[in-house]
Amino acid sequence: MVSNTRQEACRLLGGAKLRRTAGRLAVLSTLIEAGRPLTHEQIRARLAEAAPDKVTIYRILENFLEVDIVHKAFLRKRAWHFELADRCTARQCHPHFTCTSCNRTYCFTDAVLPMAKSPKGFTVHHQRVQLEGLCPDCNEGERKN
Amino acid sequence: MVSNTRQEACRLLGGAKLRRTAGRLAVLSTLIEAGRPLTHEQIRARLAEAAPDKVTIYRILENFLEVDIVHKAFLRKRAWHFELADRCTARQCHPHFTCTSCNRTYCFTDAVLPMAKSPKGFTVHHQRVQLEGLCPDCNEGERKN
DNA sequence: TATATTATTGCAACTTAGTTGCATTTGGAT
DNA sequence: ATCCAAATGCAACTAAGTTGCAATAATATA
Repeated sequence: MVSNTRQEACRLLGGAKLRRTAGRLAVLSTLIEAGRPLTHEQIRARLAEAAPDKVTIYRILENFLEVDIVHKAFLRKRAWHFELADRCTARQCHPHFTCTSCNRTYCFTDAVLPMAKSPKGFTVHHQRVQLEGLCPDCNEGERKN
Repeated sequence: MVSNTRQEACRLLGGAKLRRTAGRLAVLSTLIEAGRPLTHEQIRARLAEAAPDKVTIYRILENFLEVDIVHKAFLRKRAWHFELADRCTARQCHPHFTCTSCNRTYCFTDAVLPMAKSPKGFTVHHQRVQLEGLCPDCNEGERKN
């Protein structure tokens, strides 16, 4: 499994003509394995000692953005959440749900909304849908407590 | 017109049982006259010399949030945008469009989307829809240049 | 395989948005 | 007019992200 991830990471870097460095492989593998948006801080935590310098992580994420390997899923609590760009269409990604209790984020890939129809004269390049509430785990907790 | 704004501001403060202070009247009037989400910084700029200390503005906005006079429309570029809460329904507000060229934000009050249907077990408390693109003015500019 | 070239990294210092603690001032109830 | 909790201002702090620059590493080429 891990080697599959690494293989996929190498493939993505190669396709984007980015040098295959330890830092990039680490950050990319983390995002691939997560399967949901992560913040800079969450990436750093997952990599622990293997994490590159924080500035380097920011720059790696920037590189990935430039070549469309990742996208900025959304901004929450003043921190961007990054995710692989492979499940997005041109003008919108799937809705993201963040649990206000445990703070986990889920991708609602099956719940894509139509584009909002905008008044005459506006050109919409991107639509972002964010949901907040309680996830199944925390709903359980609520009921029990 | 200005006195109407002031009247409305006083009414809102009274209804929320908040003391009628100079700072609160100033911030609230600014939001009423704007009719669209403003950041802390934009509020400060509009008030210019009449602006209270920046910490005070943050605390005033917090007060307004607590009593539901305003809501956090969305987070953009690491800064919250605040707007009057009077045009929102319980679970969602109208979509907000931000022009990536001139950076202005527009309220698409007529373009409210249905709620995304979430998987079993999730309780959605809030849905936020954000749009990005070019506003009529900047579209014009594009075509001419 | 060694070397050169250019991209990438790490470190320190900085910026921006927002927060905390505490002493001072003020709105409005009495 | 007085009092006191609520509101304000100031200084110092935190968190997230950015910039500049010197040191290092990945790949192309000899």
